[in-house]
Amino acid sequence: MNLRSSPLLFMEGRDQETPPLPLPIPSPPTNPSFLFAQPHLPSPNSSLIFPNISHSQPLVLQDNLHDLLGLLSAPPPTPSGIPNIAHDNTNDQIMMPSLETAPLTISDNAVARSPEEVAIKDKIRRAASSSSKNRKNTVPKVVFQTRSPDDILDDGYRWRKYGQKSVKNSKYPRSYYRCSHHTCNVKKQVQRLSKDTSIVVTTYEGIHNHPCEKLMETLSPLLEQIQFLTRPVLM
DNA sequence: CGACTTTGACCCGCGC
DNA sequence: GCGCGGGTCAAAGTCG
Repeated sequence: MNLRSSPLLFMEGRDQETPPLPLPIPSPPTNPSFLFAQPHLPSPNSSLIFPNISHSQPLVLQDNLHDLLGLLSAPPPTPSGIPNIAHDNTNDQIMMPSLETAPLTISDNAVARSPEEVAIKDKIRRAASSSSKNRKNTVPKVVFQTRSPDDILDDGYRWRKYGQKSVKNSKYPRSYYRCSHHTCNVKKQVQRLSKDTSIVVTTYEGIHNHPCEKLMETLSPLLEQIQFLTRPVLM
């Protein structure tokens, strides 16, 4: 397992007047279960993808994803439901917690590996271009890839699908989701790479303005138990 | 019955 | 101006 590689992550809409991504985390977590405890992470059979996919060993999530101790030792969930990502404003880089950083820089010189990646890079470029023209109308975006047999990754939030489109040069459609929470306007796009069908590209747009329901569901009984155990005992 | 998915239609920005 | 491609809408269908 190569924890020193950085996952393939892109960030859009940086340096805007919109709320920034939740950052930074105070100190690098040392507990290896941190990664597994993120409420957004997919099923135990999934893995994060590192930039050099062909050479890096994917980080396969393990059964301790749902390890309650890991959950409790993890930092609080991010408002966006996406990983706690440290963002280096000076170098336009984002970093994944728990991974020592060799952060991936968005570069025009980067060699795209597939039509989807070309499209993603193009999209980022256009978003960056338009955001410089109209800085108030952009929202933070994070694109990341996950190796998973499932298209729908359980990130702890509830999503409603509102569209699906076939994408040029891709045999897999792109699905569009909105957060089901009535006051929340976060969207995500999910698309499987045609070049490597085991990879799912997920794009989050916006920041959740409500807690992660699944995490709260998980924690509520525990908190009740803690309250019960710590109640004053009458002798 | 409410929440969600499916899917064709529509809208809009962009390149030519 | 036109066509293309991506994103969204909304009605109908499905599911628990």
